[in-house]
Amino acid sequence: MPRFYITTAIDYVNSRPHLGTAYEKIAADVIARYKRLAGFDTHFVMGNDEHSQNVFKKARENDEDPLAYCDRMAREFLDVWQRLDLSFDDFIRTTEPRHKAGVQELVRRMTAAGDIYEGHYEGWYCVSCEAFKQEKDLVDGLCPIHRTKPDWIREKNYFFRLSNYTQPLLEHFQAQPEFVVPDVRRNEILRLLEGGLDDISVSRAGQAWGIPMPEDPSSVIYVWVDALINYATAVGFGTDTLLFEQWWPADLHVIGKDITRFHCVIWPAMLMSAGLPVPRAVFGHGWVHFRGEKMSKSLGTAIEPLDAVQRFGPDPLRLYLVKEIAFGSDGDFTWERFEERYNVDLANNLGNLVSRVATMAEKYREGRLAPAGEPGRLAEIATSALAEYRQQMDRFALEGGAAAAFRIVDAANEYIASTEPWAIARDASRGAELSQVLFDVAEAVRIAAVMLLPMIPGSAREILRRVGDGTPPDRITLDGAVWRNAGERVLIKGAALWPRVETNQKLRSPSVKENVPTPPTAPWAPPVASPSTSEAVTPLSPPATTDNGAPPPAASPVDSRITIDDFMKVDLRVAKVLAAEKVPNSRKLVKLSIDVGTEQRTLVAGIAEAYEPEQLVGRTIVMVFNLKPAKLMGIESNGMVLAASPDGGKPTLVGFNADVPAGTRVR
RNA sequence: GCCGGUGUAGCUCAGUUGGUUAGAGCACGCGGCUCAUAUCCGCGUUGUCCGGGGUUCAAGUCCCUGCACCGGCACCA
Repeated sequence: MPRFYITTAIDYVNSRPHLGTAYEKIAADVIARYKRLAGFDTHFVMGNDEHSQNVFKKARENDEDPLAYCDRMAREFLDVWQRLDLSFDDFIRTTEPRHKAGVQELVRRMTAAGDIYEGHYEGWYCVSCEAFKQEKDLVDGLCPIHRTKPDWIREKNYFFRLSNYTQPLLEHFQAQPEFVVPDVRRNEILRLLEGGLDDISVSRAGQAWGIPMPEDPSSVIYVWVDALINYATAVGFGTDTLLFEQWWPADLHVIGKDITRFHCVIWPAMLMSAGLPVPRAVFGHGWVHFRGEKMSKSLGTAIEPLDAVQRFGPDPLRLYLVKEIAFGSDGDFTWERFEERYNVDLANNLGNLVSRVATMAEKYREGRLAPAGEPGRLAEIATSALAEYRQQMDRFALEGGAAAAFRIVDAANEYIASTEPWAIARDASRGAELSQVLFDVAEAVRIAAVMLLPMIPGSAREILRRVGDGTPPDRITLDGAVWRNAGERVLIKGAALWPRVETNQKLRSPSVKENVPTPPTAPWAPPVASPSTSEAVTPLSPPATTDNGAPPPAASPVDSRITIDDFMKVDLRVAKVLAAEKVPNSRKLVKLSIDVGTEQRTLVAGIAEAYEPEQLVGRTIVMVFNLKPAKLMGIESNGMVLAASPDGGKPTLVGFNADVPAGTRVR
C-alpha cells in the first residue's frame, strides 16, 4: 500500500488558535482524508512549538513552570482541533523527550558531517542599551542614545554551514520541480538561492528554555531549528528507527506562505547535512482574511469565525474554507458569504437533495430502492466528476475537488426535475422506470458523499447512512465511488441536515443558537444511534463564551497584569505640535517639533499614513515623556506619541475634548 | 524607496500549458414543477477581462509600460 506522510506547521503557544491557524489544519486534514480515501496508508501529524522565549518569559513573570503553561495551551489547542474534526494521527510537542532526543541526534549528525562549527556572534554592544548595535546605527562610532562608545563583543554561537548547500539545493529544485507548491513560492525561493546563502546561527547562549546543544549544554538549539525537526522526530527519528523508516521522508508539509524559506531552504539543507532524504513537497498556503482585513491577533476578530463551529458544527466552516478559497491563494471570511454558502450549497442543494430522495424513496418504495434497468445519464456525469475530482485533489486543488462533487449534486437535482418521479409514480405501468430513477439519484448522492468525505467528514457519513450505504467508515474508498447499478438500498429519512438560515443578523446573534438544531453529525462524538438529529446531542463541548453569549474574556492564559508602580514609571504628557514634516523616503514617519511645556523636542512618529503634516500642526497630543531616545531614519526621536493602532489599520491619535495645556501629566 | 501580489458581470470569485460566441455562485426579472429544508428546474439581463503598446494565425492568458489597490521590508519602541 502506498504511504503518505503529511504534516502541518506546529504552532507557537503564545496565542490561542484562530481562523488562520484553523485554516491550515483543515486544509491539511482534507488532504490527509483524501489520501486515506484514495488508498494511501496515511500519517497526519500536527503539534505545538513550545521552546519560544516568549513562553519562558511569560511563565517566569508569573512564577509559573513553563511546561505547565505549555500543557495548558496544548489542551486548548487540542480542544479546538477536536472541534474542527481534524483526523491527525499524532500530535507532537517540542518539549517531549522523543523530540529532544531526535533534535540532538540530528544536530549530532550535522556536526559529524562537519557542518556545525563554533563561532562567535560579533558586533557592537551598548551596555547601557543592553543591545547589539549595527554599524549603521552608530553616529560617529558612538551609541546615538548614550553618546558612549559601544563595546565590540563576541558571543559564542554555533553555526550551520548553510552556504555549502546553495548548490545542492538549486540542483534539488531543478530535479524536483514539485518540491515547492504553488509556483509563486517556488520562484521566490529560487531567487533567494540564486543570491547565495549565508551560514546561520543555530544556537543561543545563556538561555535555559530549549534543547541543549549535544556537546555544549551551555547553549540551546535555536528555536527555529528545534521546531523544524519535529517533522522527523514525530515519526521516531532518534528514538524509533523502524517507525522512522516507515514514514520518512514526509510527502507533504503544509505551511503558511510566510515560512516557506525555512521549509524549503534551511530544513532540506539540514536534512542533507544529516544524510537524510528531504521531504517530497512543501505547500505554502495563503491567508484567510476576516472581512477583508488581515487576521488580527487581538482575540476578537481572529476567533470569531470559529464561532461558526459552535453553531453549525465543523462542516459548514470546513466546506467554506476549502471550496471558496483557491488553495494556495489568500481568501476572505465574511459572515454574509458564509451564510450564502451555507444556504446554497448545504441547505438548498445538498441537504435538500438528500431530503427529497429519501422522502420519495419512502413514499413510493417504502424506503427500499433497487435498480430495475439501465442507469440514466447521471451515471456518466458522476463518473466524469469523479475523474475530475481525483485530478484536482491530486494536485491539491481542493476547491476544484469540492466543486466536482457539487457538480454531481447539481446534476442530481436537475435529473429529478427532468424525470419527474412524482409523475411517473401516477402511472402504475412505469414502476420499473421509477425504481431506476430513484436508485440513480441515490447512487449519485452516495458518490458525491464519498467525494465530500474529506471536506465534510461527519455530514458526508450521515448522508451515506441515509442513502443506505452501510459500509463501515474506515472501509469506504474512492474506488468504491464508481457507479454501481446493483444491490438494494434502504434509505432513511431524517431531520434537515442544514436548516436554512435566513438573515445574517440571526446567524450572528447568539440568541439564534436555540433555533438552530445541533448539527446532525458529530464525528468526534460516539456514533449517533438515533437517526433523529434534532435532539440535543451536543457534540461540541461548551463553547468558550459566557452565558450571555458575549465573546470570551480575552483572558490570556497567564496573568500579565502590572502594578500601579509599574504604570507610574511611564511619564505621559500633553504636548502641542509646533511643526511637522514628512521624513523623506519613508512611508509612515513624520518628524514633529513639539512643545512639552518646559522644553521643545523633536519626535518621530509613524502616523504619516493617517495624517498629513499640515493637519498635525497646532494639535494637542499625548506622548511618552521619559522614553529613551531612538534613531529613526537617521533622526533622533525623543518620545513617542500615543495613538490607537488597530492591526492592519491606520493609527488615530489620542486627544482631548477640552483644551489642556502642554506639559500636563497624563495618568 | 526596494521586493512581491492583485486588477475578469452590481457583489464574491474561477479561468491549468495562449485556441471557437469569456464562466460559476449570489443578486435581479420571467416561466415551470410539487418529491423536498418557500426548496428545485428552465430561460433571460449586465463585461472597454484596469489603461496603453508589443509578440502571434490566435492573448483574459506571454513580453514591455503606465495607473490603482493590497502585502512584506527599510524605519512604525
